[in-house]
Amino acid sequence: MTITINDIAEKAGCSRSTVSRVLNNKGYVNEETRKRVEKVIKEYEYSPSATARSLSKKDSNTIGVIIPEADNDFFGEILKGISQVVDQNDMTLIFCDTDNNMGKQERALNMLKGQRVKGLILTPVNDYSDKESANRVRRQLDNLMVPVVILDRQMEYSQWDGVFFENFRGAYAGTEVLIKEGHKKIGIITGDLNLKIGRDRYRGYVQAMEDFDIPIQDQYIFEGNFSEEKAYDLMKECIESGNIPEAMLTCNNRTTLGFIRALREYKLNLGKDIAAIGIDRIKILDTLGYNFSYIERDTIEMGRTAMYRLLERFQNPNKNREISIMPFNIVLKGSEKLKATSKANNME
Amino acid sequence: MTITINDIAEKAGCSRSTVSRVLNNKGYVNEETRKRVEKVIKEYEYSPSATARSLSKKDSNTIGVIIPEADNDFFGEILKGISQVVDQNDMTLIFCDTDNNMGKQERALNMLKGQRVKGLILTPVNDYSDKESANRVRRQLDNLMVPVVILDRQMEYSQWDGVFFENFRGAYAGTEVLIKEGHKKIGIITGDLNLKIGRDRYRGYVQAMEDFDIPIQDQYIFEGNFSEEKAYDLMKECIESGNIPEAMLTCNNRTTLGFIRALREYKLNLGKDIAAIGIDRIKILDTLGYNFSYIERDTIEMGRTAMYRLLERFQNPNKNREISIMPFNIVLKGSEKLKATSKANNME
DNA sequence: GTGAAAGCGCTAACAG
DNA sequence: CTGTTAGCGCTTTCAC
Repeated sequence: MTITINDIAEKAGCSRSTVSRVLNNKGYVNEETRKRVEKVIKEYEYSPSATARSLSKKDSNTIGVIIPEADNDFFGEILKGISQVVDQNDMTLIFCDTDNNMGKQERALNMLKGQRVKGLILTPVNDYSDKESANRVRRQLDNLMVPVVILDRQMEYSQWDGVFFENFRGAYAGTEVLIKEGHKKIGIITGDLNLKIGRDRYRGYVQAMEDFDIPIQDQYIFEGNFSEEKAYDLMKECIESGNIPEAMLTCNNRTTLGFIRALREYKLNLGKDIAAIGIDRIKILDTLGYNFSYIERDTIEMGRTAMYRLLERFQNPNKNREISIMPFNIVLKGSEKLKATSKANNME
Repeated sequence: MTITINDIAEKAGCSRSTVSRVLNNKGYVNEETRKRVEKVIKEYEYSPSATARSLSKKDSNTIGVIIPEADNDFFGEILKGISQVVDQNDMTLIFCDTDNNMGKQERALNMLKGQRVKGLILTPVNDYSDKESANRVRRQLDNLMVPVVILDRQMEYSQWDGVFFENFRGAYAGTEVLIKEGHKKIGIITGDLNLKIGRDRYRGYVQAMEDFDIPIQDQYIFEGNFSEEKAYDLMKECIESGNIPEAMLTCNNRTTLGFIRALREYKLNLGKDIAAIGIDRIKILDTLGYNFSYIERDTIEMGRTAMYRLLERFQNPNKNREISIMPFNIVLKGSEKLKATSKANNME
């Protein structure tokens, strides 16, 4: 049905080896025959089967990408970045969304193994219900026998290249901003402390507080899990207790949203009733002109970087393990002096 | 290097046909041999090459997805929906982001042809710089020789199945809400009128106005292009002119954002100084408790539906062309009586 | 310069 | 029930 290399060879009056040569621009081939073959190829709109080609070359040109939630701005941008570089390098991207579900992640890995991908970019799920599964994932990755780049969420005890955010320093910097603004009662809504990324951010906060000799008050440590819902519940509780901190650090975009939702529900004014700084940019807040200060990273670039790491690894399989740490940027939406974290907000 | 079906056959002391039979659970195979083979497979963590399998079966189990912007909530959710169904059906998803660029789209189509995908879900780019390209795309799609489902952005003169939004009726309904609220001076920031989707929404507005005998005033027709920037510019201009309508219909999520940004910049209060309703939900506005009324669709379901259409087409290649129109839902954030579109907003 | 032949890993008749 | 054989569409020696 579909047209094959043999068809082209026949029409062009040569062998398929010759067609293959012009296709791959490799080996000697007479200028005239080349023209002839090329003409036939164009005429029939022939496009060689990547499948057959991979099989024959034992090399696939395909990379797998596993992310936990495509419907999250953050990962949408990551995906865009990866996709750009994949495209530039004439590769193919197989996409999997795990929904943060360990079972789906295992299936995805299995599928990608079957597809014989050439490399993998993975943001592991954060499902810790099953103690065994972390090891099982590690084994699956080994079993893949191809380079892997871990993205955003650190996997412990792994030998893979990785691209991460400066979690510790980012959180430290955010906390420092609040401190320098003169606050003492500084709280934090943490991420999931089962995740290294969550712990690192928390440690950044702790370290900053210690470095500036500000006592940490347990009542202002709110242990969240990176979800909006949890952050909302925690903040609500905090507000109802009547004992709210002067300032708050929120540990990711979802957390920030839950935090703001609670404030709004209780008619508290961000920047007046409570100061705050968050990790992650929330583009729409800027668009709306809502003054919320944050620690941002270039997410699309993060995706690109992951892909670059993979390409380098293809080039040089034996090079040392490489961890890329994406820099952060402090965006203050406060007073002119950049001292206040968030000036009073009036939506409308 | 990687382990093949032959290795398994050898270890299990049988022929590769037998292994193939147990792999595919097809044909007769002795219970004992089956056990033996399965054991070896598990032991070596063997996973058959999808590549070789496709080549042999002349059938790929892979579908291609081309979307214009992964870093847009809307398409993130679409992708999630598609991915869910792909996963449920043990298929593989090849992802391409065109950046709304015609050249990239052509390359993507080419690549997918080479990959011999079994089907394609496409949201065409909206780049109209080149008159020829629309035809070229149509030819490329034909040339693919596999089922295609067009998603969200209608392609004219195409024979493919499609999944779209009720553009006309959605816009009509939104306009109707504004009319029934008692407004006469009702404006619209349209989408790109080069796109059918843009024209349909505009027509919905016009029709509603006519049906209710409200004169349409040219000064209140703002021709946008679905981008936030353009909507912002238009609204800004409108405000500066000093002649703003009583109510406004904004034709997609980006447009709504530009519109709101302009209002905020000029300290106009949505719901008080101007009423409005938009097309597309903007999740974060709800999260933040910002009262903006809108016409919504279930985006994840839209993605799923596209995939269902494809699966049905695989089942029955000759069935009639099918267009799925996703229903809409009116979400009013106004008075208790659901009359007002947006009550006065105070962000904080 | 070019073709013949072998092989990539798997499936699918077809014998036995 | 199982093995043999012949491909699937392409690349890659290796002669000529």
